[in-house]
Amino acid sequence: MCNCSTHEPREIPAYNAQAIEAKWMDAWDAEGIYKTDTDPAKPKKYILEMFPYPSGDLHMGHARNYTIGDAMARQARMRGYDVLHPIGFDAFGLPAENAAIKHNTQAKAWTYKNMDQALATMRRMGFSYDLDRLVRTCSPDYYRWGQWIFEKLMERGLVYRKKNPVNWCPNCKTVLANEQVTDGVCWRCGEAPEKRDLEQWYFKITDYAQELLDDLEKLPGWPERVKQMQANWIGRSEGAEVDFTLCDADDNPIAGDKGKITVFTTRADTLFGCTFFLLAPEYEGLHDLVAGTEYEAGVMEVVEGAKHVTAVERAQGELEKHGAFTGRYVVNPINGEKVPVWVADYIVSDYGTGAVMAVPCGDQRDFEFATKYGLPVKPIILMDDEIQALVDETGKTREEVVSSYRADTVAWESAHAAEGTLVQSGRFTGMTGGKHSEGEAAVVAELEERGVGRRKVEFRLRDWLISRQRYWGNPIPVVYCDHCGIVPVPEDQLPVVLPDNLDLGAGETLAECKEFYETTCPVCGRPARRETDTMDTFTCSSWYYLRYCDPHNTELPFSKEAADRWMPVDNYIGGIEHAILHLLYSRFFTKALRDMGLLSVDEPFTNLLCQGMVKDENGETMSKSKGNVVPPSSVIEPYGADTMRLTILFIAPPEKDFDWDPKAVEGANRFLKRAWRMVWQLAGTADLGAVVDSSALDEAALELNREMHRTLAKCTEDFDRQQFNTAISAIMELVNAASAYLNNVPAAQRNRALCAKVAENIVLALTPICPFWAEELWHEALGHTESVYGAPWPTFDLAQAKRDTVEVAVQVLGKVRTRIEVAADAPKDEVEQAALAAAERWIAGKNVVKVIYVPGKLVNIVAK
RNA sequence: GCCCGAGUGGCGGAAUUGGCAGACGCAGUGGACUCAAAAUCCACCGAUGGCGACAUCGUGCGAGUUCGAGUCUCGCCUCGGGCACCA
Repeated sequence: MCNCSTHEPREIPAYNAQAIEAKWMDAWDAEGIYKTDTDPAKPKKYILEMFPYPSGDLHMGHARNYTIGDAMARQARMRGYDVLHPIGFDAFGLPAENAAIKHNTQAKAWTYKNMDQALATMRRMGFSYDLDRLVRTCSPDYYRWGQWIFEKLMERGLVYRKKNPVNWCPNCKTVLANEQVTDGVCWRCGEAPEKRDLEQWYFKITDYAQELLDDLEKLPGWPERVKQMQANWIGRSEGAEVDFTLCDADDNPIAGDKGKITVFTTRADTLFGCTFFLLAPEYEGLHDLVAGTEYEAGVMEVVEGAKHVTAVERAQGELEKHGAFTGRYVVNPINGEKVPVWVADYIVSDYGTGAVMAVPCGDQRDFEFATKYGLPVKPIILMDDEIQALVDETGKTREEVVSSYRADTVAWESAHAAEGTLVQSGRFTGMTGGKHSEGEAAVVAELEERGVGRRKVEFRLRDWLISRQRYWGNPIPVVYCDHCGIVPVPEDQLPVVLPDNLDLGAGETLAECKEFYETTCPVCGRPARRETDTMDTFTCSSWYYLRYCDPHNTELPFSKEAADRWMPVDNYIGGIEHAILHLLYSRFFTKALRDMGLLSVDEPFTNLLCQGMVKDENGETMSKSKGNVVPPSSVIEPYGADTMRLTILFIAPPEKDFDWDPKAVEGANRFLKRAWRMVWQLAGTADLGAVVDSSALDEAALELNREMHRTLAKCTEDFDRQQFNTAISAIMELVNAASAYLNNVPAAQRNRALCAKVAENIVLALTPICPFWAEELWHEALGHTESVYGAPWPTFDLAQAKRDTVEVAVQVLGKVRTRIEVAADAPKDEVEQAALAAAERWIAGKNVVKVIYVPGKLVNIVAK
């Protein structure tokens, strides 16, 4: 044990992680050190990790997520911030219900058991959560306010009920929001959803589409890719609506559908190339157009066929297109041309108007359809090389070619590029065509002038379907009364309490639970029926970060004062899988609550860190079914929580995926043991509390002092950048420098004040990362009596990191040839002269054209 | 199809503003200590050639800008991600 070359005066105890961690866990609990201060004099910092779904014990992904957040929170506290660092559970949801059905127990019991286990692991990991602010979404004092917010949204017209074709997951036995269908399948179970026509509850998130898109620019602290994903999802398109007049084969107007059908297009400039017109199979007035005609059967076949196209097939693309003629026509408002109306299964009903003008010359889908059904392809845009080819062939001028071009249809292989010069386009011929082009603007202007078109912006974002046909969720607080209609439950009767005695194992649902649904109308007092759908769990997670600000409020979900103190969240840490779902919904809630006057912020999360995934040793995602899960306990039990935390933060930058590596754990543990010995050794020759007098240091001590200031500066900067891997490497360098000093300088000759300072700074710098290790050394090796949790972050002085002389690289034509040692403050001329002398060998016989000096770094000699 | 990222030793990664590529760690090699092993400590550790001083090459590929490029520009390749019959 004793390193014989140094003969330390004190015996160094072994680093016993288990004993140390058990000791401090209890001591910290007893002291209640994690209670949030509310000192308005200090600047605030709200650090938040995405709360877990309690589906079992925590896994490696959670451990990584919370370790990152905890290191940030602990360091922020040391830097003098008033820190809010809470935790809770996203406790409603299907897995609890499914587990309860399977094991014939209650969802609540299962959920609470898992939450207790997760809390124990969090405690074991040393996470600094203020548990006085614990939020569980399945608790009535939380979901009460979810119901309250639902009603406030309703008052503002942001909630509605509508019958629509929706995604129904036959496995989960509930409808899904658009965001919850990924790659055509249910996000939770992977089953392909069916289309069902159901009346459901929606949140009108589309009212905020523009602001949700625009405000992404207010989020410089978010990863670019997340903002990109949200922008894609919101999917803004600028274009125009164009009204087409309906008629029959004999040009008689058709009264149905008010005699006109409107389309949305981003390419009004191509209106002259419209050779047919398409309706989605779900188009509302479609059946009326064909009922009783010879075309009805053909059209209905397409309508029926479209119902069987699964979302998976759609998502994978390249589907055969199907269509049928309706026997009807529309008149193109730009040129009065009559074109046939078809139904086509590639037209989506819930985007734009569900009707589309088809321009087969420029749109590959329309082209394929035209080719299949023998419809004309009329070219109306020529590319420069096409025009040039015609000029060469005919000898005409460019202008003549463009103005005289005529073709009613062409036999092309595929649609042509959609940008170029307009031809066969009336007075627009010769203008440029394309998105946002001169031609497009001119056509829209004419349509607007004639009252048959108008500018329009469309979004891909759909309203959020929030009702779920499941038990374990927040009840939607409305009552159906035959007399009064849909009646919200009055505020003083909230919450609508979810019963916890359903026989789920026997398949009982809320809709069958009389005690729940039988009620009286709050308005007229007659018998009425409660809504038995619950809210999407994502409604619960859309505002939990606000409840943390004021978790015990019994008057409101949170007070404005508390929200103003803590919001917005300064650092939000979680997985990329929520890039759209949770992060978009939360932004929507924040904006809606702001508009109600409950909040002052526009955006909930200032900085977002999406941590990478933890994969297994072979780069595979960990999963129970693969049997490759590495549980956190497999590291904590042999090595301790501090080793676990250090490993996670050191192995890779937080946003990168990494493959689990047992060797990295051993390496981290080895470093902790080494640093432990180093602190004890330094402490053995330390004058604790003494001030370092830098003028009294010998060369070895000066070197250590410089390294201390340099590495602390680097470490501090890296914490600011959230690059914990390099922050740790800086601490390792300091430990290495301390080791060199201890090895090279006999105990009697060491600077005792410096030894004390270095030891304290090593401990302090590692405190946010390895809190148990640090606390033990802080007390036992360094003699402190207060917790290191409240200790200030180390300070540094870059002036003391500077050397008297610096090594300067000497380059000739950009290649390093040699190095010279010069005084740090040597003037430019002197360094250049020294460099020229040192580079003699490489510049002999050449002409020195130029010398570039980068102070303290290099001299580049340009010699030819 | 459209839109983002990323590509650096045997491995994880560093290089923050255009300035010495490979910090720190893992693995490996040699040495010290030991009867021996483990642990620990010290040294080496991109490739090729050379006893060596050193030279040449080297950040996915190819050009370019620059005194100087992992970093900037253009054109590719590969991998990853998002959106998508969205008009």
